Amino acid sequence: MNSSNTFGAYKLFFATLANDSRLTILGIIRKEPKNLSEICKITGFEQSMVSHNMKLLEYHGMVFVEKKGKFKYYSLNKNTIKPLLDLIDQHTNKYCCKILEGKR
Amino acid sequence: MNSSNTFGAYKLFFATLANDSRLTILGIIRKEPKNLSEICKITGFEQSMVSHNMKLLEYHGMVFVEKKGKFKYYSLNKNTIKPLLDLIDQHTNKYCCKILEGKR
DNA sequence: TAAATAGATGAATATAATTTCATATGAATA
DNA sequence: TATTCATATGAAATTATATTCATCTATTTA
Repeated sequence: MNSSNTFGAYKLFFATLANDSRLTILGIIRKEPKNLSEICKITGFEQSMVSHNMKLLEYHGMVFVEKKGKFKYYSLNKNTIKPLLDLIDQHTNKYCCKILEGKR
Repeated sequence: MNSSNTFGAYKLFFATLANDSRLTILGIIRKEPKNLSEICKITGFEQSMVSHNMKLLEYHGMVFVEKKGKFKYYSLNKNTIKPLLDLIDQHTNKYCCKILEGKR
């Protein structure tokens, strides 16, 4: 990860969200916090993969963590991620009709 | 590019912005439209690289194009990209103090 | 219409991100 | 305290993305 240029923060931000697994996970903890094992069970994702990904999401402030004993509960950062997704929904509806109609 | 899942549109959206060259280009056309050669000159980027990237940006509705003779002028989609960058600035300030302080 | 300039394209290469695997650590409880 | 469950970690393998290179087409103008 290159963070040495002007847009480094943006780049890291977007890169963190440009991943299906992480987006799926964000979708799951959108309603209520879940711990790592729960996320694995729900998604079918492998444990260490989820762990790696949660670290990234946490590092970039997209999720918050609360440790309860041996469990770690993750919750969505609703302050920015929620409005962000809304904004993109808008954009997608207006400008990206082509997107998702098929492969490029 | 996998667009077959629920988050496909998000994924593509973020992936398009998760690139230093493209972010640099967006920064340049933020103020006023520029054609491809101008973008190359200003950035020092190679012509075909810029061409490939502009195609992506256009395809995802992040820039608009106007053809004038043999030139193609690109302008920023200020409807969504501008507020989006603002939102992320906010997020970055609040939650991502760690980001950009060094390598991970 | 030939030369020059702007941009496009596809395949090859280079680079980077993601996932998996094996294993480690830490907390809880039988 | 031995075992079990939750999570972490690093390196290897995989997969995805970006960039370059050579070449092509389109438009303008001498």
